[in-house]
Amino acid sequence: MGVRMIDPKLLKKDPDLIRASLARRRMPVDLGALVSKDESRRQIQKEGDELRGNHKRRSEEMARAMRMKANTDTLRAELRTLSTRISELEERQRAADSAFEAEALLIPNLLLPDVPDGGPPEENPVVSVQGEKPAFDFQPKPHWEIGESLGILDFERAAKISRARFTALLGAGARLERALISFMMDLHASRGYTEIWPPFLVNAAAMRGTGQLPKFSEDLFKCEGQDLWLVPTAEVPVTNFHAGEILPADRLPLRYAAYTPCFRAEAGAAGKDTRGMIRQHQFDKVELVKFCRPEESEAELESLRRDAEEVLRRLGLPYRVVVLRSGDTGFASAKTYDIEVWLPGQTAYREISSCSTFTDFQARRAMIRHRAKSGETALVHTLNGSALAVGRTLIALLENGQRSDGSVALPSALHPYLGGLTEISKP
RNA sequence: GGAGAGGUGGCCGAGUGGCCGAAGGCAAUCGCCUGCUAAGCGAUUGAACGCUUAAUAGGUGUUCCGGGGGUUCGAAUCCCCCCCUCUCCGCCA
Repeated sequence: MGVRMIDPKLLKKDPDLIRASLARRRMPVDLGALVSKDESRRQIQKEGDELRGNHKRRSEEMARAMRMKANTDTLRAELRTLSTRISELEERQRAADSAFEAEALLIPNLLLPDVPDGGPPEENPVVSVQGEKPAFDFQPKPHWEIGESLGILDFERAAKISRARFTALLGAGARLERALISFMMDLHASRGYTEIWPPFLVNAAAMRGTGQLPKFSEDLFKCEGQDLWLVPTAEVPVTNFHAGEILPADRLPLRYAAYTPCFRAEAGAAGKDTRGMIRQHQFDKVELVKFCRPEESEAELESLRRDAEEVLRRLGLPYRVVVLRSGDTGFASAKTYDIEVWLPGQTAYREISSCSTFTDFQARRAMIRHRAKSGETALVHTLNGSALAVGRTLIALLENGQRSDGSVALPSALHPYLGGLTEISKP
């Protein structure tokens, strides 16, 4: 009951398919233990079903006997014994179910066949390079130098009131962050996405639904003493928005755009990206989330990626798209494109969006279904992608728009959102 | 936070211990009927898991009346805890 993760039917029928996917992910997991836990769990359920059926039939006899005022002492005693055996068995069943589930929830999603094989030392294949890298007749600076000298980024005071990996934005910087959120949301809303402003704290069931829990709790912030967690991405509240629902097929695909702040503990990132605003405990992000029929999801991933790219195109930022190799693809994802923006201050492409299809993995965990034409219920596919990470977009604008005098030119697409501001210069 | 009311199928709503997966109505689907439509008549229509099966076809079993515990041979119905919704009061942006 309530066992949700990888498809238990697939585990029973074709565990080798799951093994092959795990091997592609470079995850040596022994499925044998899981398979035998599944078997014992099903065996116990079978026994329990038989016992309960027996008890049910004898109870009906009991009811009849009571009506006829017959003597029921023997029957009553028999039923009491049966009842005890059932409770014992149900105790075992609970244990077997949770043993199975605890392990099953740690199995990552199956990869799509076209995900390129390979692991971390290898580069992820570049599938597209777009935009002109700006040419500078001076040495371009990293965003933290630009931002501090313009007085729009303050790392020290942010660390004073919080700790490292927090940044305060000031003046034109704060204005730019706010403008970017509005610009992105307006763009997506005009292109068929429904705006949604979700809660920023969610419960553990929601975190489990999208796959953050139980495996990645150390990456999350939790409210002490409460079943409330700070969202690491809008994916969590928005995907779980339809948890437990059977969506009408004629309304699919559902497309949502949501802005949220994102909170990440960055537990494994000690020493990485310690300068500047690249890796923060808190950042803003606009996220696109889709729910669709299984047969539509691959096409929806492509259009999702295009919708994310559109933001960069309109901002005039150079970028490239990579497809993540099997060993790099996230736990819940079946296939992921990363969009990487060009940062001249660091002479590197850095991730600014990640667009993934989760096939039915999240839908199974969160029980999000639709009614197929044939009439029966079937899991939907879920997808999501950043469009975009706002803080990193701001960084990219600073580094790509910088001029030799230390000022920064802002793209015309943002001008309507900036109240007349077209550049940021020293006060 | 305090007081009260309530949470039953897609929706409304009956049901205070067994004959209840659950009356009745609405909605929907199929059929009949009617120039068309409406009305009318008839039938069908919840989900999960297991077993069976090539099958997510069919068959079959178990479970599910907000969630969890308890009483009882037996719980939608009785008891306890929790969650949620509504109304009033308090507080607050």
